Amino acid sequence: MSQAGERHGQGAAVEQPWVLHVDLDQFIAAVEVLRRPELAGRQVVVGGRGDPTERGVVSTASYEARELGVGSGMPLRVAARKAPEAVFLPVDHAAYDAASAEVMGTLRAVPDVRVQVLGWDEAFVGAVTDDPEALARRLQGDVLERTRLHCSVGIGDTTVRAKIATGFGKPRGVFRLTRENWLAVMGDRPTVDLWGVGRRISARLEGLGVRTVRELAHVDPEVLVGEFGPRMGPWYRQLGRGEGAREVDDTPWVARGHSRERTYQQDLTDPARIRQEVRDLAATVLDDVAAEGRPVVRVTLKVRYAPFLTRSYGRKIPPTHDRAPVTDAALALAGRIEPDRPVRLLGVHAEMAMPHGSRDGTTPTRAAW
DNA sequence: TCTGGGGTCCTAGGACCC
DNA sequence: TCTGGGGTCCTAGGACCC
Repeated sequence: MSQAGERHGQGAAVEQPWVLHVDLDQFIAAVEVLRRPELAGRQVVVGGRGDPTERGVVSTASYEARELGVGSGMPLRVAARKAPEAVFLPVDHAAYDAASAEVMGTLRAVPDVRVQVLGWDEAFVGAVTDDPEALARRLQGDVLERTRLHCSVGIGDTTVRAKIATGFGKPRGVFRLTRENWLAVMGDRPTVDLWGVGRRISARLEGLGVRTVRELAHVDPEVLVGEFGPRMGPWYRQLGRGEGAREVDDTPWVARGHSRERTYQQDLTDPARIRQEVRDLAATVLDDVAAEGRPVVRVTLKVRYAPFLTRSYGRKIPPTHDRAPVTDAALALAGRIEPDRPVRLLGVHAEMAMPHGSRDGTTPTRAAW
């Protein structure tokens, strides 16, 4: 039996560290179906306020709706055209927060694992085991039993490979992706299939003659540095090879900042109204910030002018725990909004000082995903 | 296709200083 | 005086993810 055969076969399994990536299947839609069983098997689209005639996009579509071409990020109006029979529901953050907390609690209850939460519906689970598939099935079983939600699990020797493996396991499956089968599975695929490579980067890569994952894995690093800079260049090459963190980082998350933004159903033109909206957004952001107990050091105002031109205006401020300087800064920035230009979206972002000893951007944190 | 909201991180360029 | 080079800080924008 070959070396790879031994590793993937029945025998000769040894204990070693593994990264498992747990990803809930159609999480948001599934949560909605759980509390409205009559929706099971139907086309369900969750997004915005649930009104497909409004400005808004799809958060999640059930598999039934996906078959008609409805997908995340699609404008609700377009989704309604593709799936006229679908049930449209508003996004209910509180419900997903609660379901997510149950899922993550279930994962953390498994002995001898580390859990790194990546979002509402996914997490890395790190463990030392001689049978990662068995652990994956156990995680799936525990989550299903406790939450009635199905998930898929990717198994990898790095976080990057585990994350990408999950897609091959969906729905409700398990898939293993390691150094041994990485290029066999991913080599001929386009770079956009990689986690962290989107439309824009894959287009720029194509401009360099790099179309597939295999080509990215073997491209001259200097070429990538020239195109993407000293950090991102090497990072993309690593991605092409499936390399990345081998450990799950379960240190508690520390938010860098908080923001609130809102797209208006009708563009704003009244300066007084705009100022009031900025005030309101700043107030909500400050509520989130207050819960952290850290000072605000920078305030940014985001403005999307009609039809869709986005600008941001920011300023550093002396570190403060008070609300007034933050609100004042936001209002001062609002003074830079171009008059007589209809405003489609406003957003306020507050950046906080990082606690001493925490990551400050000098470490390549992307590699730790 | 008429394009949300909440995040993170990186890069480029200008200002300023020595 | 027609003109350097490096470092740091700040700002705006871009890209990506869920």
